[in-house]
Amino acid sequence: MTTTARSVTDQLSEGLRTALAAAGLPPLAECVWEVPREEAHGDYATNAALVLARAARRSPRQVAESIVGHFPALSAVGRLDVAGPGFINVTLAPDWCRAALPEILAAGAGYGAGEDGRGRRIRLEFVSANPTGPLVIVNARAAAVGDSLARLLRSQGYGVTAEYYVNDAGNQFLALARSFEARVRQALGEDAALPENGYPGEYLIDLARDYLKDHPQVTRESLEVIPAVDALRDKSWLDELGGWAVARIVEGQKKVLHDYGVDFDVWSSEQRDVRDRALPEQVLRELAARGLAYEQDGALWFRASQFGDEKDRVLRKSDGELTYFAVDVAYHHYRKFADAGRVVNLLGPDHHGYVTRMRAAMQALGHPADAFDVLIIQLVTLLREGQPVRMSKRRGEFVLMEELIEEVGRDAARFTFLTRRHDSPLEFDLVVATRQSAENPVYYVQYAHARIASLFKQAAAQGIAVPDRGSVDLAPLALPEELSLVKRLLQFPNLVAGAARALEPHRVAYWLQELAGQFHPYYKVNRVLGADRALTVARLALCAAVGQVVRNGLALLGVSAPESM
RNA sequence: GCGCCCGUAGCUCAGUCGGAUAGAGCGUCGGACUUCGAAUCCGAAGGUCGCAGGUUCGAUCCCUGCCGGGCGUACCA
Repeated sequence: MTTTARSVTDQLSEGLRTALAAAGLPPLAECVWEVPREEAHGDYATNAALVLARAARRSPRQVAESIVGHFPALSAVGRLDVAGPGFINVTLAPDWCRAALPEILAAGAGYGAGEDGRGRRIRLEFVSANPTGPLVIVNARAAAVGDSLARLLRSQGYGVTAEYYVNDAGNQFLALARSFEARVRQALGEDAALPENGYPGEYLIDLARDYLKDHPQVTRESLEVIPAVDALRDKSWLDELGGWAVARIVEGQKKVLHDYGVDFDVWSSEQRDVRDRALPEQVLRELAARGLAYEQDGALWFRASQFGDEKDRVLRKSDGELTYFAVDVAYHHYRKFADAGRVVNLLGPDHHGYVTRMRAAMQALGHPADAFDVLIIQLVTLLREGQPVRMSKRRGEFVLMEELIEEVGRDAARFTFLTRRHDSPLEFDLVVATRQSAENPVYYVQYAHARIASLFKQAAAQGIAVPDRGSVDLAPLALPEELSLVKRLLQFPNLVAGAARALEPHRVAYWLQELAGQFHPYYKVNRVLGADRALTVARLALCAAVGQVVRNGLALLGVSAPESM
């Protein structure tokens, strides 16, 4: 891994600690280095003096002067200034910055990787839509965020299990099975009505036709022996029907996600992986053994209120059925935490009331509070020309994820979702996104990459060989824009590490726009392939590094980096 | 009623752990292609950071109240 590039702030922090000790100032719990908004304020700034002023009983500026006076000489540091109320501004040494360029090129696809997660495992569940129909827009958002998170975390050394959990049991499954049965009967010419709370989507009609094609033995006559009343009929009939429908629907979901660039490590099943293994019963006993479950009104309750929830929660209903909560607790405890020390779930906003009780249960079972995280993926409001598109699974009206991919494209869709915080609701205008596709931010970033790729083709065509990166003389990179581009590239590892730590992939998307926004004007004004061979080679090295970082950043978002567009 | 999230430019959204003169894209207006890709670039206009207090060297950020929007508040999943 690179030595200079990765550790700019590490080096500065070390220098700061040394300076504090030498100046007889109290140590800092944490050294904070931020990139100032104003370029005139240097490349990195710390508020250390402002923080320490009170304890030191001196003015912030005096403290800052003292720190600067004792700051060790570092090759990375060009200048130290005390500014404003007592900030210490660091300007990096140009030679040191330029020297980082070959290191970025040498690191290649690994530039931006980190070690934060080394030896740690994370179980990351996302999308997990009910297997009652095709995926829709909000699932595309969750898929973009979840998949990017997985990539980010892996880049920092975490072992990530990306999981899709299929709720193929319980009430929704029954509703689907009954709806499907009605569609099958209709396909056979029966006058069967959809059940109440059924799923009216047209996809079940098509699916019913397919089912009959695969099962010629199922006829109107063969169904006559099956009673219409649930209680009287063999449960296995509905299980068989529902199971078949779920398998087909899940298959379809898997395909759409794959086309979107999202592939899961694990497709788990509520029925197969939890219920069939009797894990819920086991966790009920476990909770009872810990004195955290009790019977009341014929139901079994979990003492959630002992762990910060506002009330106790039902695990087993008085009719003997398990709640969804009980099944989920069992699954998290016995399966997810067996695989990883940390569990992160991406859920819809309708589940935010669920988070507290789930965390309560995890704590009750001995998992640390911070080992369990839920990210709420907010809703997507879909518009066409500013008009809301009604989406209702109930009524069978919605815009499908595959329609979104078809209409705006996979890269544009993913990038758009990743330029918003995941917990902020977003409006997505299909028409506008399509019409403005050429001005979409994703193309701005991709274009930078394509331009650089094209530049190297051009260079090759002119017979300009790019010399070995170790031997490139970078001194010709003397323009302020060039130095400032290199400095931005140096921010990348810190940025990626921060985005991974905060579970916020949108930071990467924004940063890439800023990088492209710095590259395009530079490239427009300054010619790379020119008469001055030394300058040409140095600039080629710079462009190669920019291209590499754009590629690495887009890879973290799951967005392609095209050679041409 | 109680709890959580959200109110930032005309629109869609960033703003890191409380930092310096609050940003970007789109849209609007005005410019730039004989040269490595104009999916680009240069410039302009655009703000009571919902409102009112508080905390402190400093608040878009933290605290309290209010206004406005969304969601939750099941022996549903």
